[in-house]
Amino acid sequence: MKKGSKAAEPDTNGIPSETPRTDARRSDARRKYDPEQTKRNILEVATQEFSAMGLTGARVDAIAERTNTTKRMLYYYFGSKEGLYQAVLEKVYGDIRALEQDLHISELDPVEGMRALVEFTFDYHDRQRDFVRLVTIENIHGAKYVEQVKTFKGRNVTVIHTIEDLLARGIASGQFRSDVDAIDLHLLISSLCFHRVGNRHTFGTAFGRDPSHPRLRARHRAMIVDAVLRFVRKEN
Amino acid sequence: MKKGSKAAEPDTNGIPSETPRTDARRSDARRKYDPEQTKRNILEVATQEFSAMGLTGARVDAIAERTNTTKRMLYYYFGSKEGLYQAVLEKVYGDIRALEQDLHISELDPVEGMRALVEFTFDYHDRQRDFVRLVTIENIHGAKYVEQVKTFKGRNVTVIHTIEDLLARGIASGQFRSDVDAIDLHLLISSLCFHRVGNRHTFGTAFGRDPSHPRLRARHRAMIVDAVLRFVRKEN
Amino acid sequence: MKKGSKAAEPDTNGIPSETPRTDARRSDARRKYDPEQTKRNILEVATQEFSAMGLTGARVDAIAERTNTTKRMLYYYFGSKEGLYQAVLEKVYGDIRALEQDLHISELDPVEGMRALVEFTFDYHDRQRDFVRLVTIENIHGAKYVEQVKTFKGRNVTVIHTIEDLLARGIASGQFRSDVDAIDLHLLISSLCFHRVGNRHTFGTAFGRDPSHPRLRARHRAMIVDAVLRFVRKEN
Amino acid sequence: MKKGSKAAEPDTNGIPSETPRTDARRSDARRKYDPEQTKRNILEVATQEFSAMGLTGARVDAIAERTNTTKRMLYYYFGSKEGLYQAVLEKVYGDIRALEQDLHISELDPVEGMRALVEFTFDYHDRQRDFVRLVTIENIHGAKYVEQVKTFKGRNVTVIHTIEDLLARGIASGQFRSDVDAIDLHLLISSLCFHRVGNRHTFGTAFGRDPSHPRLRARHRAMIVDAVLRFVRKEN
DNA sequence: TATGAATGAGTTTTCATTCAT
DNA sequence: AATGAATGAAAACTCATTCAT
Repeated sequence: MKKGSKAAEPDTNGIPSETPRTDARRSDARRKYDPEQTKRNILEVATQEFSAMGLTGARVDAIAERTNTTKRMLYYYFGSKEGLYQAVLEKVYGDIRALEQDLHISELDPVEGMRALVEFTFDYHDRQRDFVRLVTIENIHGAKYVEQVKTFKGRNVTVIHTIEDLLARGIASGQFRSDVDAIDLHLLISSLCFHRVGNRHTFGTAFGRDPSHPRLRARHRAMIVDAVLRFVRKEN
Repeated sequence: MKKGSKAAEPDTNGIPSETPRTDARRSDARRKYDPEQTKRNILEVATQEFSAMGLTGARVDAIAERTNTTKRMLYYYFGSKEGLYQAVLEKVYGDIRALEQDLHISELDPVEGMRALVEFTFDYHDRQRDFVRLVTIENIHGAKYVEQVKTFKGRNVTVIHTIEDLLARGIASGQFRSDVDAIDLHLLISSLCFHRVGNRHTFGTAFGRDPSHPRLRARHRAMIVDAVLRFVRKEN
Repeated sequence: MKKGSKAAEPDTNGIPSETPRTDARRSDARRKYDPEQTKRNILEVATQEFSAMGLTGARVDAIAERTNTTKRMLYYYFGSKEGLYQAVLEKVYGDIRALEQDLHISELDPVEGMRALVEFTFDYHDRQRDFVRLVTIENIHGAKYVEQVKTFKGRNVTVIHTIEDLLARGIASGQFRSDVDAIDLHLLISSLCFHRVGNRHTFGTAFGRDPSHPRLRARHRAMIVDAVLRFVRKEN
Repeated sequence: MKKGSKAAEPDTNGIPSETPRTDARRSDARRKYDPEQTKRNILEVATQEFSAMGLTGARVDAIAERTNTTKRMLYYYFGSKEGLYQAVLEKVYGDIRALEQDLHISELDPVEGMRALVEFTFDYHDRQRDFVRLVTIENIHGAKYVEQVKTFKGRNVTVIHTIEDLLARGIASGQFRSDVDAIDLHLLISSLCFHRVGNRHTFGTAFGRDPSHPRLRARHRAMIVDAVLRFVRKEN
């Protein structure tokens, strides 16, 4: 057995990362064997380990140790280290989806909507370091695991639609310039929000500034919103 | 997985390793004992392997195999896998320094200088993928190796000085706004230039666009210059 | 590399290596190449390293590093690690010989002679830790190297002769009992003098007493002399 | 040198390893999964290898080879070569403890008790060569491993108590002199019993006498008892 | 469903020794 | 006589994975 992709079960789509005690089977609190709980526990630990150490750097033993179960269960449920890694990717991308629903950007004025989008993107990256690190790690591996994550492409399409809508409405209202490509803009926003999180260690070492310090974070947030708005705004 | 040692280039993407074939063994090309050449050769190969596979993913054997010497020499000169990795970081950061000297930005008009700086930064990241990957890898390891690289901090100071000079002159000439922090601006520029290279795999997977395609590259380049100039320019 | 200089002196305990700086090339102080001096230097360093680390524990590189010459010379003069080890044994046993000549025990009264012998033996072991350790190390290797040391057997014969003479004179004078075997007595004396030096680390750990502390040393010295004299004396 | 793995017993001298064949797998002799048995097996083999070759001289592969399991298990249970070595020390010191309990010296007359103690000590060292060698080896390493063995200090305290009790009773009965320190006496006894075993190879080489020959052993035993009793006895 | 023991195939590192200059 | 570079063989240690219970 190598892949174990059949084992990488349709995971808990829609359950946020913090999944503290989503104790859905509240009927019997003392059940001895709870597969779902076991799996969730493994995934949680694995997310930390993979995002902290990378795919190659992560140790199956280390994950198992911090789990409530044993290494064997890890293989039982996820088939292999790679299978587990993929399940983690799947979970992490699923987590984002849930949050995005709450934005209702389409109801906002284009400029305000753009601001809201950037701020959301900023906040999301700022908080979800595991996500940022896992994307980084994926890129080191040529994105070959994320390709198999079903929720991946869908999510990105959604974002582009949101941006396209914003741009269209902004152009229509005369607030935005008309020569901006939605995907390029998404890349621009992502760049600004991603880099300061993903590369905060080298940044910190280079300049003696920790980008996650509250004061710096606030300033960066404002700067990025500012930069994006200046970029899309129609000059008069 | 069973990567084996043959691989090591999941990310070269057609473009050959940028490491210049520093063919400095001027005098006699076939000298058997040439420590400098030996070290250079090891470093060259190691740069590729580490940037392609990460620190943990890289295999000492794989490096040695593609070298003109044996694994033993690797330890003879660099002490350990980590020592070699660090030497690679040192070299890579050193390489940038050299290039930066040729810019003479201080002689240009602020706007043109800023444009030149951004274009240089863009081109550098676009070409030096090994550098980008190694920075990414360093961040996965919390920047703990780069911290020990002496040339590291110095280099960054230089960039900041350049930016400060540009900003000061731009403010003086009334072209730039006066509320921009040099380090923040550097972060902004870096973000834009770094992200599309470092995360091009997930980007490609998500949107079916390869950011390193010539046409896209040119557009990104123009966009980034545009974004930065809009950001620093004084609104009138 | 990496090993560096931390090694090879876990046991010097403040007392400097006893190897006398036999600086015998007094003829020409500035000769560039002085084989004898080089050899002596290597031997000195090797004595420390071997006695500190054992035959297997000693590192050829470590010896070479602390030498004025290079590793190559070590092989040039001594052929191999084992050859060097044997040369060290030879030197150390040679050193003893010289000292023993000064005792003139045969001129002393039997009891005083015995006391002098024991005290000499005690002092010698107490000071010549390298010697004690090397004997210990030899025993771990089944004494197979010392067997080839020419000076070895000779030295022991001398000691036995001394003891036989003492015993004979003591018996004749009615001071010593007549049923003591010289070799056995030598073993007894050696045991008492050797053990507290050779095993002082475990002793120190076990009882929190360092047997090389001056006060303890003096008491041990007296005790051992006492024990030996009580053992050989004729009871009346 | 090239010792390889076949050797590992240059010092057994005819006498089989004293490690008792603790055949404790009572119930089922062929159980495949028996961690205790596995550990015991590894420890047994390791004791021989370490005592025969020293810590640095011992080869993990050599140990594994003579084991019923693989090298991997050795690391599974003992973590490292040093960890295994330490476990061996622990076991060996533990073994002594057990035996010492059977003596009941406190029930004997002081002189007889002293004789019994010396004879026990003699016999123990004479038989437990592995123990003697391991102590020797520990001293080469500055006792730094035994320091971490919990059972170590305790054991020594017990011996001292026994001796103190003997001395006190002997003084009270007028049989022993009153100026003997218990720890010093222990050192004296140990010296006599340890040296002829630990250094028997150099002794044999020097004098052509093997101290472990039955006849010589008996004579040594008597001599040592005699020497100790003469030392502690009150002169009248 | 769950578990601790077991493992083979790597992977890094070390070491005594020799070579070219 | 002297040197620094080079090396093959072996040694310690690690890892993802599977087995027996």
